[in-house]
Amino acid sequence: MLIGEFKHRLDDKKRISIPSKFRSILGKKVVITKGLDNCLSMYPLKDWNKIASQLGELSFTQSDARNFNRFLLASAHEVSIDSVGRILIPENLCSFAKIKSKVVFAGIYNRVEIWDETAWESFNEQVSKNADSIAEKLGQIGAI
Amino acid sequence: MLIGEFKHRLDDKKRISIPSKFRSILGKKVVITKGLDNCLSMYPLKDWNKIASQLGELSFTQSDARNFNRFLLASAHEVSIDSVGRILIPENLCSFAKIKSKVVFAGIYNRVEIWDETAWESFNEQVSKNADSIAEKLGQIGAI
DNA sequence: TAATACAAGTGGGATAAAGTGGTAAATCAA
DNA sequence: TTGATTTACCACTTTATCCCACTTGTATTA
Repeated sequence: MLIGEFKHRLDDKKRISIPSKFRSILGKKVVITKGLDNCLSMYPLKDWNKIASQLGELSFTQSDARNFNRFLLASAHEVSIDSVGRILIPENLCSFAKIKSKVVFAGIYNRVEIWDETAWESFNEQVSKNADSIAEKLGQIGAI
Repeated sequence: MLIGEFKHRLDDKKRISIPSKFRSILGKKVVITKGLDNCLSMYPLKDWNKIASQLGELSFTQSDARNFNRFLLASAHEVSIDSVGRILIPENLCSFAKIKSKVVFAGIYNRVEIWDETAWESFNEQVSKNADSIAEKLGQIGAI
């Protein structure tokens, strides 16, 4: 299971080390794509294939489905992890997530989220403030 | 699987490089045709026949189906990829998609969409605004 | 407690591949 | 046959990939 929070630094060549604890789970090839709230999501290749085949079956003639696929599939990149455990973050994803130098990896069960550090911190701050009301809502639906 | 977003430049002779990651999947010959939302669609030649027959089976009213098939099938061109991985974009398709110089290739599962850069960007902007509804659908198929 | 060893993270340079532009040859039409 | 247009080939530039070395942090042992 992918859990934990790790901070790494992006170098000039847009390379970044994958936290070593994630490497054995992720395998040699991963897929990165746009996530919600301006972060990036990273999946092991075999998990991604399952998601993508579901997306690929959505109707081509419906505009919602088309746009949905464009958002997720076109922005997805298959990247391989190099000999020292790094990946290259594609340019368009880097700018989408507003990633500068310091980056946060957050393991979330079956995927890893990649955040710009400042975005991560301000997002966390927001969530902390609303933690009580979020907990209440979760309780209402029987989640916790 | 065809995924990812790549930016290339059309030269004076209307030639353009296919992203190298797509070449092995596309093969030596591809079919380009008009896509929806003013882009072009490119398919591997071997997949095209299947797609064309699916289009023929669309359950529209008769005249709508005729017009849709005229739109997609009549404008289809078979083009071959040259020794350095380039294709020639036919003139009528080039003007249909309002392609000037900078071009975006978007891999979308079983096809590649070809967009003029500015059109792609303004379209993407629109889609990003609807991120919430996209998120809901993602939840439905268990992607996040 | 200090020294050493190992593992993880970071940075830079060399090599290979991809992208782009141009010229020569071939084909077609007038 | 000549001119124009298309196709194939060649060469240069830029970008990406791979490999090696250094630094930092943590853990283990004397």
